[in-house]
Amino acid sequence: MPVAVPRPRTEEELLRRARMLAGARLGDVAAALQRPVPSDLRRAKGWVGELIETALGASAGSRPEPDFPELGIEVKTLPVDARGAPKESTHVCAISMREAAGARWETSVARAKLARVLWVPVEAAAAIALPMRRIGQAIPWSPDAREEALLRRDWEEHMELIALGRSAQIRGEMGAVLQVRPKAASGRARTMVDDGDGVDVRAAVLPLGFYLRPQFTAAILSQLYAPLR
DNA sequence: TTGTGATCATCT
DNA sequence: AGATGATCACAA
Repeated sequence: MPVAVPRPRTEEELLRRARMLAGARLGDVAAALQRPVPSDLRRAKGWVGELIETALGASAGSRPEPDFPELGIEVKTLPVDARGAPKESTHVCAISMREAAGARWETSVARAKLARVLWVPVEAAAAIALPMRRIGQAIPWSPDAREEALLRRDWEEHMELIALGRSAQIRGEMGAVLQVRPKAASGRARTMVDDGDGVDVRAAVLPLGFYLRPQFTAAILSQLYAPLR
């Protein structure tokens, strides 16, 4: 693996690289890319994701669009436990409070990112030292009609509340597969939002983000074990 | 400040 | 144990 991986030109090229990563240890990938391995993830929470993206040829960036815009593909690492089940929810995107009123699912950032995802499972059991954790077989995925309907409904219900200025009433319990939780530097963080009553009044609210529930991503992973159907 | 990458730390 | 709410680092 070169220290700097060029951007893949096609999905096939991206998949080839992902398949070559399967079975590799994080420490080996980090060494090949000449990046240090942190002692733990407490102060490097995004390290695994950034490492995998770099190894696949994605540029850093923090724009609200898929990792490979020209391919329309988003890369998501998925921390899995000893059973192979996702340990955490999957962050999808931040929610733009001020644009909630006119937002539509069809043109949303969430849909753009979830239209095509390359899931990369990574061992995350606490018993395995970070450099020894292995990368799993990547799974290219697009939501089927049922999944998209679920995502869309959750998205629309949440965005309606936000557009009405009721974002503070949103709980993590809401949403069948797509939930909304805080996405901020701290609980004191605030962002501006139109209050939605037609008056130009603004209110400061906690920044929120969309997250996929672990049960939803677990179902996607299970497709790996049912490839013959 | 907002968005990216997420995992941490409690609570039920 | 599983999930929710809180938090960490970095780039533009």
